[in-house]
Amino acid sequence: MHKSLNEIAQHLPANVLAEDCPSRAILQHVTSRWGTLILIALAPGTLRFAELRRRVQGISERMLAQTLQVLESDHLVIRTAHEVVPPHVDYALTPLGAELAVRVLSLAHWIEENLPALQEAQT
Amino acid sequence: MHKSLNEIAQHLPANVLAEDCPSRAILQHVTSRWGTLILIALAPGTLRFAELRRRVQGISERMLAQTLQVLESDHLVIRTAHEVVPPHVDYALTPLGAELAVRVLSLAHWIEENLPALQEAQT
DNA sequence: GGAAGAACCCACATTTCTGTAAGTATGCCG
DNA sequence: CGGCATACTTACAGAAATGTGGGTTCTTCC
Repeated sequence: MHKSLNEIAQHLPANVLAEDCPSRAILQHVTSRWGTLILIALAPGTLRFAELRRRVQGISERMLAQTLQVLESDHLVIRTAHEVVPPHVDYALTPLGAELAVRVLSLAHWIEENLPALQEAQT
Repeated sequence: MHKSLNEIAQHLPANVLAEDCPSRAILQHVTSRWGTLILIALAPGTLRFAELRRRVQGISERMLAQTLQVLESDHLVIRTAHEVVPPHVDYALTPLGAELAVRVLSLAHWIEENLPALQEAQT
């Protein structure tokens, strides 16, 4: 019996340089303007919505809520709502998210440390 | 004598979570839709414009040229134009860019390898 | 009684990003 | 002479991302 295209695709290595590889979409989420910063802010531990908003300076409520939903759907962040009034919602990295965050932090820290070299005299 | 705000800022550690820290702008460049992919494509070595365009599937000439200029201004990529006709231009990572690319690749590879877990049954 | 607080959602306006199509220069090839 | 090739640039247009302001719910504090 022949294998379906899907079955074959399953075993092909993912490649972000390929236009239609699903990995590219996730890379996009992670490297989105606010996605990266949210991952970084959550790295040290669980935070509530308002606190997260304060850490990720400059983000609007709308973007925070929206980006969190995307990260949640990628299984990188977990949302825990406590049914009380006023609302109390916690956001944390999943184990998967934590692994990713390590890479993101490494990237961000490198930039922070090499900032002087990066912004040297632009002609 | 008192220190100017600038002098003080110079010694403050860079922080991407701070709204006006220049490191955030660079992070933005690197994590931009095409910036990341270009860095990845250049990691194995020097490429010409057209070849780069073929590797980064889906990018338009416009975006490739534009993004390359940004990365060049951040000292992450070097452009070498050979004055011949037809034009011949090479793009390569700078030593700085190569260091960054390591981090970017680590991020991308992790996503590629964990793709199955990331896209598991979305409710 | 009125205000404040939490974590949102929604409509609307605007800014920013991205793509498409066309144009530029110049020498070689047929 | 006409066309091709390379690496762009520019104008224009449509799509996508982002911000703003207002509303919601229920309870505690003054």
